[in-house]
Amino acid sequence: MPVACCTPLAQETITAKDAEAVARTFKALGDPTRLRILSIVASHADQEACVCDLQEPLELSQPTVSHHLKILTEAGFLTRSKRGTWAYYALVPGSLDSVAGVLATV
Amino acid sequence: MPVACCTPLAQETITAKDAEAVARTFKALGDPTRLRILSIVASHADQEACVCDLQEPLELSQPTVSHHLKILTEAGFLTRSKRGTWAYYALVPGSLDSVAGVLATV
DNA sequence: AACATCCATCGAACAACGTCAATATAGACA
DNA sequence: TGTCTATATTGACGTTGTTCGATGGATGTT
Repeated sequence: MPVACCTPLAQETITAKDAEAVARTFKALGDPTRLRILSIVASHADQEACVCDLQEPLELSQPTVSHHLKILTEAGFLTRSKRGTWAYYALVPGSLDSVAGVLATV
Repeated sequence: MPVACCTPLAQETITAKDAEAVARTFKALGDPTRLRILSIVASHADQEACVCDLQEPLELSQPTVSHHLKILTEAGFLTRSKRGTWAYYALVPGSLDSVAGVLATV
């Protein structure tokens, strides 16, 4: 029989449902292209960039860039505002900082 | 012809190589099972748990649990120490907090 | 030595993801 | 209306990731 294993829990653990939600946030940040997109947007003077600003430095096709922008927007890191034919994506203020707070729930 | 697009950059952006490294860290956190593992380990009194502590609450096969533990260990969030036939995984102190610092590089 | 337990690794099935070409949509302008 | 530009969506393909059963290695027990 076992000598000692399975020590008891001292705190509550995250629920499976909450883990899913948090994982979605980190999954959005778990791709190098998307991190570069956030970096490029953040590096612009007004923290805003259009798709054409991104396509060249990333060296990716336009549909691929749009795909990543959609994921980052749905994850709450970017907002989209269309002006004329251009779509401008801007950083959501504090969204990156709040990731640190999310980790506290784990 | 375009009226105004492609605004200039005000800061340096992350390099493709750095983005790859940071993405690996977030990818490790981008799975609900791995977040739950970190939560369970952190909830133990000594922030340490063996594989048998995890298998039951996660309701996953033992090889799958070992697989996730390996990913979290390689990402620097857990350490492995074997005592007897048991393998104990412990949180690396500060590793979760340092994630916030990594975001500052973006 | 023989056996049992705990864990890691291997191999395969299936799902999820990143990427692109092709197409569709929306707005600006003539 | 028609055309051109910028962006989004669709469909397909190859890659990667998650999961499991089967197997193997290491340790403790009899």
